[in-house]
Amino acid sequence: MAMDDRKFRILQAIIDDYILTAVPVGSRTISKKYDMGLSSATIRNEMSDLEELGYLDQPHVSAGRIPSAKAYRLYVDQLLQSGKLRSEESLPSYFNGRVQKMEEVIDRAAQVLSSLTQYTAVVLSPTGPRMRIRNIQLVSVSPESALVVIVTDAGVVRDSVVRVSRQLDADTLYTISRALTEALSGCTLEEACERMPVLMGRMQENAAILQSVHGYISEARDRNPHSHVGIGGASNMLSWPEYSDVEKARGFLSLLETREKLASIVAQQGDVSLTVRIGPETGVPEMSDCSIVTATYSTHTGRQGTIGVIGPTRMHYSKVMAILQAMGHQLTDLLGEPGSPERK
Amino acid sequence: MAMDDRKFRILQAIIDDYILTAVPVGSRTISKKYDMGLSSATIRNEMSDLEELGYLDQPHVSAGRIPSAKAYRLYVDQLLQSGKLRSEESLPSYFNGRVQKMEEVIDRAAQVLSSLTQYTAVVLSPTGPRMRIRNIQLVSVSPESALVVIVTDAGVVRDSVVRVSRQLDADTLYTISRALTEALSGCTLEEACERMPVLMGRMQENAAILQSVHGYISEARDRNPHSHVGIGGASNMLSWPEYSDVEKARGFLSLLETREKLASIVAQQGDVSLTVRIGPETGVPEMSDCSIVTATYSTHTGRQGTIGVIGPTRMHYSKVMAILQAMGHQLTDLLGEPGSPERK
DNA sequence: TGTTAGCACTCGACGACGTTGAGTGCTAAT
DNA sequence: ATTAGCACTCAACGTCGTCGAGTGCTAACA
Repeated sequence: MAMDDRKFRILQAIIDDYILTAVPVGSRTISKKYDMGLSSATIRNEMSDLEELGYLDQPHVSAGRIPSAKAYRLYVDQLLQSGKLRSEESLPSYFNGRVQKMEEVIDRAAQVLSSLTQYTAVVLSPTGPRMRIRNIQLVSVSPESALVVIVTDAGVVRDSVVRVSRQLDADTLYTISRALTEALSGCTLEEACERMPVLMGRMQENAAILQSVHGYISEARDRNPHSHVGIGGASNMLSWPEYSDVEKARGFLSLLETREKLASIVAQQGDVSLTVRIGPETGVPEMSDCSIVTATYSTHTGRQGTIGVIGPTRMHYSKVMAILQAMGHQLTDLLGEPGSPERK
Repeated sequence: MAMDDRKFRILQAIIDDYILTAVPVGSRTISKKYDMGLSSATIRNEMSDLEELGYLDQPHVSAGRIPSAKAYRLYVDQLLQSGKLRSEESLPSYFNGRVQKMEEVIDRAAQVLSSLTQYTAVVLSPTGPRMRIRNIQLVSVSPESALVVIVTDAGVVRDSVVRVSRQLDADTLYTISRALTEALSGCTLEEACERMPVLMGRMQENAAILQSVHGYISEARDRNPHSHVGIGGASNMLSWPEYSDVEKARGFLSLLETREKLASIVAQQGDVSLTVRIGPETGVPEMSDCSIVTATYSTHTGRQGTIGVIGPTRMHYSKVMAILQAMGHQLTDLLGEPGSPERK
């Protein structure tokens, strides 16, 4: 027995209905609501076959059937192939013209995504190998303290206060800044770390402060690559019938709180522009009944970021996929050309 | 009929028990568990009086009693006066020696607070009038774009990419940066906004880019004063029996998501170092069965921040208050003297 | 006068039980 | 190959009686 076209159509109807209602769907529902010209008995036989093939599960003997992860996978693959997504549900622009701070863009994107989809959205800041130092500034803040600002082509990666000895006045700090910038501009963070000892030897009178700067650079280098993780619509998950049980919801919510872990889960592997991971495919046991849909966007410096939506496996895939794709493009347009959000 | 000492002791016992169990407490419980040398009948009479006085509520005729907001208020005021908190539950230091980025400190503080209290913690970044510009930098990122970095004594308030015309090479940008810094250093953001037009007149050849800078400064000025809001333990709230009803939890959670609103609710009014707002006192209808306990910390620039814990009115006040106070001090120690977290 | 024992009463929580209805699998007829 | 029919299963739901924690009231007591 194999998967024929009719079985597939029935499966599709079951999935559609289940996505809509979250209630196990029975043979009568299919034969009536989706007029396939078949009686419930026939559907019943087919459903029995589909169950044997692993596409359907039955919570109880006398309940309807529920699509399995395998069924969703088939469904999504079909969606991806059929090219229906190309319709590109054109979104209005959600970013007011002005260029904003990266973090604000990310938070806003997460917020928009969650409100469009009614699921939980996660947006990861762009990451990539090409982060090079542009400028290092020591700024006097008070007689005894200064601010270290390390700027890369991806923005400010570090700003921290250090204590300085009194003889370092504004001018001296400025001189040091210039020397640092000159020596390190264009370096990656790794290279900068390696060169620092040389610099420290050359400017021994300021070794203390260079030491601090060195520390900050190496910290920035070691830091989790996703400097910012935007989350939107965490509360949406409590509306899913799947999480009417508070204990389950708790597990999910606390996962959202550990942002590094979350980022590593959501982070896109491979370079596909649209990825769907269903249930067990997420690789996270706690999320075996969730799906993650992700898309990518890229910035003018060639770095890539990820936007994602997390929902129950019973997710409105086609809608979510279309929205993510559109949003990915919108972000790429926004960040791709600095200062000109409305391109073309 | 007035509040006498015995009534107060009974009330205290009821509150203690209710905080612990979240179950309406009856007269027998008090007379047995808390040996007051009184029979349940006597307690019953007293409880009836306490109810009449408005300190107790009765969910059902045949259930025990629950402390009212008024009761908690009395309880907390007594705690505050009795000076028991002075014991100062000395916390271990939760911040590893190194000076960290302000945002990291805030997030970590929220995380620590929530895990110590098992409630939800909110930490607001310091705010205050004394934010003065220290430095403005234009950093070349690519031939066509530059990064604007605005530094104040409170750290970087803005870093955004702007598009520049090609003739603005690194040196020119540098010259502009110097001029800007010279002209605006020491100004508040308001003052800077006012002076910009003059500068633009003086440097007409670079009016475009100055225009952008002007925009960013005024944006930073208008921005919500709490640039960063750290939240910890949001998932903890799902463990409170009060929120076993998912719908209620949803309301709370979505409140946590709108950080500006949250900040304005938590933000401390007045200059008391420890504040407790109980139920209706929070001023937020959605939080009529929550309490907010806040403390303050301050930085070396004299700016004040707020740390807070949100929990059910049935909160373990004494513990939470002691922890907040200790954490407030720890943060002040950490941020009070730049570069020397371990002072004394 | 304050305290306590006793008692009738209330009412939510809980388990037992029967009913209902959606859904299934199987069989026999078309 | 499809479908009508039928027996069967089982979660959901409402009803009902029991249980027990808790109350208020009264009368006795120190």
